[in-house]
Amino acid sequence: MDTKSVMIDIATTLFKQKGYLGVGLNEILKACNISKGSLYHHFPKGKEELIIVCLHSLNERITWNMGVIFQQYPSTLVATQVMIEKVVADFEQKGTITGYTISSIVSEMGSLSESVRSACDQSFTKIQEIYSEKLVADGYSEETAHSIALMMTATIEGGIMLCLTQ
Amino acid sequence: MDTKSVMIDIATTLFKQKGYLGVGLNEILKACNISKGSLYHHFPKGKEELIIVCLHSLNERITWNMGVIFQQYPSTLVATQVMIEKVVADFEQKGTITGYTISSIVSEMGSLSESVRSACDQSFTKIQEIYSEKLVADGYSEETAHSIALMMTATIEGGIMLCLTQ
DNA sequence: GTCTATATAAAGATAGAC
DNA sequence: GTCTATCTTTATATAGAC
Repeated sequence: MDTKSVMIDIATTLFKQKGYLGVGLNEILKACNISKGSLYHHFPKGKEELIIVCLHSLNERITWNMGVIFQQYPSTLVATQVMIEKVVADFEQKGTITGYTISSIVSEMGSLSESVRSACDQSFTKIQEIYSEKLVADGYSEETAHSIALMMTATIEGGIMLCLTQ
Repeated sequence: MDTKSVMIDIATTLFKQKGYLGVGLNEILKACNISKGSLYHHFPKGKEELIIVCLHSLNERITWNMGVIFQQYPSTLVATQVMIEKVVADFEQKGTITGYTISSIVSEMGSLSESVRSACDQSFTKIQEIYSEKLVADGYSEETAHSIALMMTATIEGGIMLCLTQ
């Protein structure tokens, strides 16, 4: 794997663990075993550019993971249960929630840069679309599906936050 | 109002808007119009001591606000609706969610100091207790009430996070 | 593309006068 | 109890050699 991809991978993990402000560039550099010059070569705009790339890559992974599950299982209920089981299994194995949420990154976002906020917003929207489509396939109306999807996203993200606090 | 109380009030608002790491001491000092020496006189251990005091004070306010509503209205459903209306009204008026949640502060907490994490944890526990008691009064069993209360907390905190992201 | 060395700004914290 | 001045550390970012 090339340097850039490694950096994105490791930085994403760190951002998820500690949030955007909670991780310093030096920490990322050390974890990747690369130098400052190299980072700024790949991400000329620095930390903000890096996290946006991380968020996009994470976004794709989440969408893909959830897509696989929601295609594979018959109903929204079952698919969601499977997903939550995977989140728990992931957490027990790796100590982080890796592939299904961005909530740990989002928290300081009210005041952060517009582009970061926007990247997070896109993620939530995509997640809701996945729920929503499956709910429509389950037989719910578009409108009801949309409401339930919003509710599910809120509950799951909020639940993850509670877990991380306890 | 004495200096210390003013500081707690203003700092709490700022922490809620930007999170723990998102607010610098200088910013708090400027907003309060006091000096660094004064802050360290009241909070010798600095920023961490300050936020813990803020969290405790906020905790009391949340508990009190919710307690009033949940005592006044007949069922959990109605009380919750009233509470959410108040959150919305608060937000439209002041641009911040002031008296009903700490979620905007909690986010970076996986890695932060143990005492801060613990203070947040206490807050969530109290909120759940308020829901739980009312649900028992509604006629639910202790166990069911506990589950619903957890679910409600997750949904509402997660929902607030989604709102702040959008 | 990667490195070292450096610049620069901001953070949290302390000392001591008043 | 409040102030100013200073210290120390850390942060992000840049310059230029290899």
